[in-house]
Amino acid sequence: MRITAQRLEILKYLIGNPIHPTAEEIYRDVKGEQPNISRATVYNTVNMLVRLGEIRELGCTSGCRRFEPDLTPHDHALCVKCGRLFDIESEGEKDTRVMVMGKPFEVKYTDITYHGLCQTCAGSDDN
Amino acid sequence: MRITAQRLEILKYLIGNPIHPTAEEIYRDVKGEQPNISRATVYNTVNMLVRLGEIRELGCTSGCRRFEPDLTPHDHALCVKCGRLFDIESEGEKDTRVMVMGKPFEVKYTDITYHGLCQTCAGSDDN
DNA sequence: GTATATGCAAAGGCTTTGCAGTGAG
DNA sequence: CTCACTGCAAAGCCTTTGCATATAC
Repeated sequence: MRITAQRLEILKYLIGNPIHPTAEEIYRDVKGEQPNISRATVYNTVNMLVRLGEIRELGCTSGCRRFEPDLTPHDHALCVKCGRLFDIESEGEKDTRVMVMGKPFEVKYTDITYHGLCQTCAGSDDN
Repeated sequence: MRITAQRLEILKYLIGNPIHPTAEEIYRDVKGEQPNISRATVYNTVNMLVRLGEIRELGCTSGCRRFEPDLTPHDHALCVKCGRLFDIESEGEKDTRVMVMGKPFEVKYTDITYHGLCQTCAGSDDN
């Protein structure tokens, strides 16, 4: 496992990035620093980071993958209109012992996503 | 909006189906009853059902779409090893007022998914 | 009878793969 | 020097679209 300029740029881009970028967004934005970078490298890198547990892949209904570099416990709010995905603080405790068909399920992490309208979209008139 | 044999079969297949089928699974299984059905019809139908609010599309990290016909409040448990997605009963109340960057977010529904290992996979030896 | 739905095939995204060339250790 | 990584292009999924035919109402 080598540290290369491309991998460093992708990591730098992900760390502290609150927008949960898609692979395409990573590609587009990292291209500014690494003009010759290819999509294959982006995909190789994010797949590796997911496998290593350094970032998480988010469930997504928009046909592309979104990545979450912030592994501290927090929830998400997805605006169903504009598609933006916001980080929000967790409230309360999360169950770590849940039952599936009467048998214990070993929870690794809990994903809570609120689907709805953000302030901007709720205020617009074409709902 | 017409009731056609194809749409009826797709609905019959979805209703009471606990496996959260993908579009491809719907296509494959409904083909038994409607051998000439096309993928286009399956996609047209599920997209229409989602638009009408009769079924829900689930966030999914596996590159294909999964559909949820059961709109009663419940949570999910996703086995990260075998990929099966189980329905589980909701426990406790869900927040309906959350804040995004200090502003209220209008929650339509809350998606809680526990990621982890099901009993079967937790018990197998190749973890 | 007419507008809508179907089925087929082609096209369009997103992602992965194969492979030769490159570069880090 | 060697093996892993890169970049390109091609191929692979999944999904959507265009269009002629079929069919529900």
